[in-house]
Amino acid sequence: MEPPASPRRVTIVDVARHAQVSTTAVSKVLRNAYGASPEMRAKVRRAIEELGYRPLAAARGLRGRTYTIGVMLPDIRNPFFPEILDGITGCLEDTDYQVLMGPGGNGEKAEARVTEAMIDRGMDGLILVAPVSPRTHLSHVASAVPTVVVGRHGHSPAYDTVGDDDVAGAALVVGHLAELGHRRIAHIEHHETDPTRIAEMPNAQRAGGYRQAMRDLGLDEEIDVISTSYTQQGGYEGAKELLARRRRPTAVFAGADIVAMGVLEAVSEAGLSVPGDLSVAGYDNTTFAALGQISLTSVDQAGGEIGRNAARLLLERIEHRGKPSVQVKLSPTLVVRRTTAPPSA
Amino acid sequence: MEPPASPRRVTIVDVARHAQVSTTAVSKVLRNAYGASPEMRAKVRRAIEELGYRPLAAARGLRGRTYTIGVMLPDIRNPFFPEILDGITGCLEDTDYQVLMGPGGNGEKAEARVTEAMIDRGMDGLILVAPVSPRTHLSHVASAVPTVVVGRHGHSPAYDTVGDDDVAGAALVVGHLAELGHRRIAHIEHHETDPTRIAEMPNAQRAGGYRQAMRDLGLDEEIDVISTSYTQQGGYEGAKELLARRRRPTAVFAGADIVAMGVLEAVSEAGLSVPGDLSVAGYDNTTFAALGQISLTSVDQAGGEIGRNAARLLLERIEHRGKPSVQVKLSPTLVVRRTTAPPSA
DNA sequence: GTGAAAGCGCTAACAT
DNA sequence: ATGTTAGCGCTTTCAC
Repeated sequence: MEPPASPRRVTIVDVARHAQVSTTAVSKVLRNAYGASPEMRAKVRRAIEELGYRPLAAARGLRGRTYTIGVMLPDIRNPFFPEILDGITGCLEDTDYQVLMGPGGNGEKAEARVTEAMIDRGMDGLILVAPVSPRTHLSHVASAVPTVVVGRHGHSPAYDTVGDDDVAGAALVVGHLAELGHRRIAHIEHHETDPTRIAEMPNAQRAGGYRQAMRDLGLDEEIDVISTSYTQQGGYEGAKELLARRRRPTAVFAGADIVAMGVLEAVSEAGLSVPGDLSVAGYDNTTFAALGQISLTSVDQAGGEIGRNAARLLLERIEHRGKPSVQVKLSPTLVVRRTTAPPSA
Repeated sequence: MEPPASPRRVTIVDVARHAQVSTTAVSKVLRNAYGASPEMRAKVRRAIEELGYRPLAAARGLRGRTYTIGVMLPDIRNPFFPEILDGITGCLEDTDYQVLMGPGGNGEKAEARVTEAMIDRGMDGLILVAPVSPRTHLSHVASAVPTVVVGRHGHSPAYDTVGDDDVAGAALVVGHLAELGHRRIAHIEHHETDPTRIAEMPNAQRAGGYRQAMRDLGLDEEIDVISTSYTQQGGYEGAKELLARRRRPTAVFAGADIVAMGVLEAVSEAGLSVPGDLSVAGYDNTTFAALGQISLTSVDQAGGEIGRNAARLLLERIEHRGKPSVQVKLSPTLVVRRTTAPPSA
């Protein structure tokens, strides 16, 4: 017995024949293009229905568009991305566009592979989430296909950007802690080595925002930044170092929730308690932060809003490739939970 | 000033001309097909290099393959999926295939949309992760394109399956708790309503495995299953109910880590402690479980292995569409952490 | 071993 | 408003 040799796909020609019209007519109806009478539309629609016809995106792409939007995700593990994605798909679900995601997560090389793969597949537009590639590559991509960059500071005339105001987010945390009475507020940052990238990455902005906020509050003397990495391990090591200070901070602003998790671990290992001995705040308001057992004060980026804006801008750019680039900056909010409280001393 | 009207893409014709050969020759080199001398290969390779040529996948797809594998993910939030994905991409990164993911996560309708979109885009093969669609739809998809189904029990001649032995996983948990001295071991399951789906979903298998393991240990009398859902809320409510029993269980096996998180919350709210008053175990060994502050005993599914197997089977099926279907079942392992201990009573 | 030519399914120009 | 025709960039017969 043969495998049921998948019956030939229904094509636009079949539809045209069945509806007794030209393929052009069918194509016009498919694209809602000008030049088809209501009766024609109805006739074609019925034929499509009856035959169960679905256009082949690859073939469409050869002349027109593929109705496909590519989203490059740097690390699917980051609990912040699903919200962005929901925002994007939500904005696109009533259109003919389909979202497909590519795994970017392993540095410049992997990002280049994914972006090229998306371009080679004729995607109509790309949304790059928190890319680490150099600007030149981003511009190169944007010159080949409409592009929106999310979660990275730094403009370009070639692509739109959507992001969160990380400086404002850092200020929210510092302000909250200062209001509680803290003065010795330390910060654990992700150490960025690449000089060209340094100003564009959110981590650098958060660290800068921290310094600025401290100065604005007259706490210049208390500025204390530990450079590790945005990992649990980084938080753990950073906290170890801070707890060993002769003059311990009373609060720690971790640049990311996952860093805060490492801090919590180090604190409990040192036999100290949160927020009794140390207040801890994170960034991103991830699922971790919301867990009852953790209940971490954190900065919430409006992920859904970011995604929706990115999708909207991309659609606009697909329609008008030459339009001037737009930068959207959204305001984060602070979610206060149980890891922050007035200092005990 | 005009937008730099993206310079026409380099095509196979350009390469052929530049190398002074036919397009057929170039095509053969691209596909490592038979019928090209070493000199020809070298010449063509050089031309490709010099012109920076990359074949357009969409155009290739019209006649041959698109070199694209589609992976449908039900819920990007589930911390179990990244490992599967890593396994898949790892297995495919030395091939010409590119992985693109589609968001399935909102029920049958969303799954149908994504799978159709992938078929319409000419994908060469599909990996469906934990689909909720009815079997008929899965078979329909598999008849159109080579398919591997991951994380769902139930066979079909049309597609291969890769999964974890959930019955064995449940037995690991029950065995571990019994060994610690527990007898009153309760289980919180995800309530499945759809009768046709019931036996194929992992949650049902885990519940069944729990019952079986209890019986095997002579604990028939102690079998105690609460039906809620695989959510934090479900765990919270289930635990509330269990804690209100006149004869409280001394241990709870939650069908998923997220459920265990809800249980932990309810326990701490009741003023009780884990594992002092109640041992708690989860399933999936998610990032949550590993957090120092949580340290949840959990069952680890070999995600990477699952992904690698799925990718391997898919490649085989792409080469031999008619081959008999294969079922791979992997063994989970138990990761013991601090939420399980001998009962105090 | 090599290349000319005919499509793949669709859209875009160009008639009518 | 409708249909005819020529491609899009590639792979695949099928000659040589």
